[in-house]
Amino acid sequence: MPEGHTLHRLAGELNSSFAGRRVRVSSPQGRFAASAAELDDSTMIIAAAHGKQLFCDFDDDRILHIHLGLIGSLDLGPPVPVRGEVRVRLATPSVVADLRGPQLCAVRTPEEVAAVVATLGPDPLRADADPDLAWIRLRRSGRPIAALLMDQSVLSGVGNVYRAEVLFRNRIDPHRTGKQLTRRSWRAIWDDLVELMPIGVRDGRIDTVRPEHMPEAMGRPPRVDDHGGEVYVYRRAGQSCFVCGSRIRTEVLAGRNLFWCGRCQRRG
DNA sequence: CGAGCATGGTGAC
DNA sequence: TCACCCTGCTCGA
Repeated sequence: MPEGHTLHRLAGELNSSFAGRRVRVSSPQGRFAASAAELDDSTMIIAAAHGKQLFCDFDDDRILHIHLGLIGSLDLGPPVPVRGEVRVRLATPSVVADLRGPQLCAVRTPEEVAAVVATLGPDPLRADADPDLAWIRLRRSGRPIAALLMDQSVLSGVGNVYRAEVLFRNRIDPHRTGKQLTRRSWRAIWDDLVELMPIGVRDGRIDTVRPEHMPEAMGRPPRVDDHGGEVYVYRRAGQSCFVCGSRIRTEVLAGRNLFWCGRCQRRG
């Protein structure tokens, strides 16, 4: 589930339900028991995301730092009995938030959080982001753009779905290197992410298909896939490109499954 | 029931 | 580049 949009959405949900309130903190699974006891019954000030990192500020300068990783989840809802491996449960009388399978969950100091944030590239979902910081890294790199987009120290928040989709939408071959990218192309990618990712935050899913290519407009059936919205190439290997009809290709790049259209997306 | 898979990342070689 | 970590779900024996 978790690319940057998921974490920003969760930060908003946490703020609605917990900010300014006393929070019960527990670790039903036990692996976070000591830290949970330390935070229990204190006040959550505010939650915020930076890229895929989620930070919940509690009083006394204690910050709960969460990274969901590939399989982690944080589910908010009405109080229900604990089910499965719940690493951390945040609770008020009316709401619980259950954290399962996070890659990282720890209590940090403000200095430690600042150090983490300092390692991250600009986040398209943050108003304070400066795309030129990413461009400085990109422009001299011999690595493929599909790898650079996933590198959280270059820019933060983009994952495997957004990298594939933003490259398709901008007709850029994933193998083009940073050096082969023009500043103009980079700005097009960035501006597109700034447009797309807030939609993901709003809807809680990734939709990237433009109106003229939507199923209704094209006379094609809606995408049958339970894990996402309407996308052009992600997990569509072997199927027809919605724009040109050629077969969507796939390969492993930077350790992850990459999808692209060899005809629509150009090398140079 | 086990194997394989997943929108991520780390550490060892 | 690879093994491995975290959890839950699906699929095939």
